Amino acid sequence: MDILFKTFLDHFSTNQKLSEKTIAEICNHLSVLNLDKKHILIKENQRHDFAYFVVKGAVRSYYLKDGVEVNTWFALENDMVGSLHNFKDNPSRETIELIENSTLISINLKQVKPLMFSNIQIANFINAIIEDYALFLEDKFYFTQMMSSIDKYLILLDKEPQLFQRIPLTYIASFLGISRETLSRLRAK
Amino acid sequence: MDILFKTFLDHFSTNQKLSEKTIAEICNHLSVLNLDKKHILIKENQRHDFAYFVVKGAVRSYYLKDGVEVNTWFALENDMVGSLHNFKDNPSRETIELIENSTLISINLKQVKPLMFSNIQIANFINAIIEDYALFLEDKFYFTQMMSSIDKYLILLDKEPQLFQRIPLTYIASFLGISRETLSRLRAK
DNA sequence: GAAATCATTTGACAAATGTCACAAAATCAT
DNA sequence: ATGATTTTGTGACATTTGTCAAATGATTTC
Repeated sequence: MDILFKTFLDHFSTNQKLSEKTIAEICNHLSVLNLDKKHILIKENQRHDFAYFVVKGAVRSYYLKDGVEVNTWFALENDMVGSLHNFKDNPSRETIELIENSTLISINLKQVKPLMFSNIQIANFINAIIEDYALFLEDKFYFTQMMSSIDKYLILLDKEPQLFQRIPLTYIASFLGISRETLSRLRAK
Repeated sequence: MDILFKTFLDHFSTNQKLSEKTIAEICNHLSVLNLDKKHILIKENQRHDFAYFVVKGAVRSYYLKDGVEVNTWFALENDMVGSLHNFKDNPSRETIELIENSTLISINLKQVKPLMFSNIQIANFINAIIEDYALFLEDKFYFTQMMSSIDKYLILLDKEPQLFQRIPLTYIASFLGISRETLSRLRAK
């Protein structure tokens, strides 16, 4: 087994110990990828069979609104990247693009998903990923909906300081739902 | 089995057929409740062992921000109500309150959750609920983050017209993240 | 059914944010 | 290194939205 797979498996199996057999079953459908900045992992409106786990690097997801890119999130080390719509066999709503040269683990959803119905450990493993994603979305919603711009900025700066080192402010402003000029002015304090 | 349980079970088992044994195992932990308007199902910052399925009625969830209620969503017939934080054994972030006299099915999470690790159908049943919730949250996020106030109003009116019949505009404005005066003005067109 | 409470609408004004234009700074590619 | 491109910052002004106050309309309660 590739040593990088272990990080991924451990990250989402905190509730249960996976058997050797389960580990082998999952690893059959994983690969390690090294890809360059600007590579597009998933395209808006397309079906796609893979999800990804970021071993090293930075990724953003965005979609187009009236021709303008609207960023929806950034993934760094140990984050999952993918589209739940893809998981449910629907076209992705977002485009997912590398911001840095990155090392990723790809997960073949088409092959792994059916195993949920035959291997209970895999069912719970996938469950943990989706639960995690749902909690993340809840946070993102509260954060987005319920804060003033300045609070959003300060909280993001506090919780995800690495983003400000590695992600252009234009993208961050777009994620925060404010213009880059407004973000620039908030920072001038 | 109570006939109302069937609606609930069918709603989240579209991917698989549940065995008689599984159905019995789940139903052991369900009850039907009839509760009055203003009844509080779940309190902010408290741990709580139940989730609910709305058979008939209307429910809202909200939390307090600087002493002001901020509404986060409304559930009507066939919606699930609960807190993923409770499912993960953490205190709820929201208060959940009935807006109408309602009929609910309660699900005892403390009893059902462990079954995920022994019954694969239950694992996938719960998975379907959480997937569904995550897709709902994704929608809510796009909707909230990426639209102008007027678009949000128009889309909500289009997608959930029943809300405007049954939920006070004050609550809807708060959910949309705008003041009730602004909502009132948007509607005046 | 009258009184009390709650929900909605409207006006006037202030504050926050967006937009457009351009300049400065940083980064990239050759 | 240097020129080109991308990213960030700042000013002036328009637009949107929030806030406060008051009036009207609807619903609940006794």
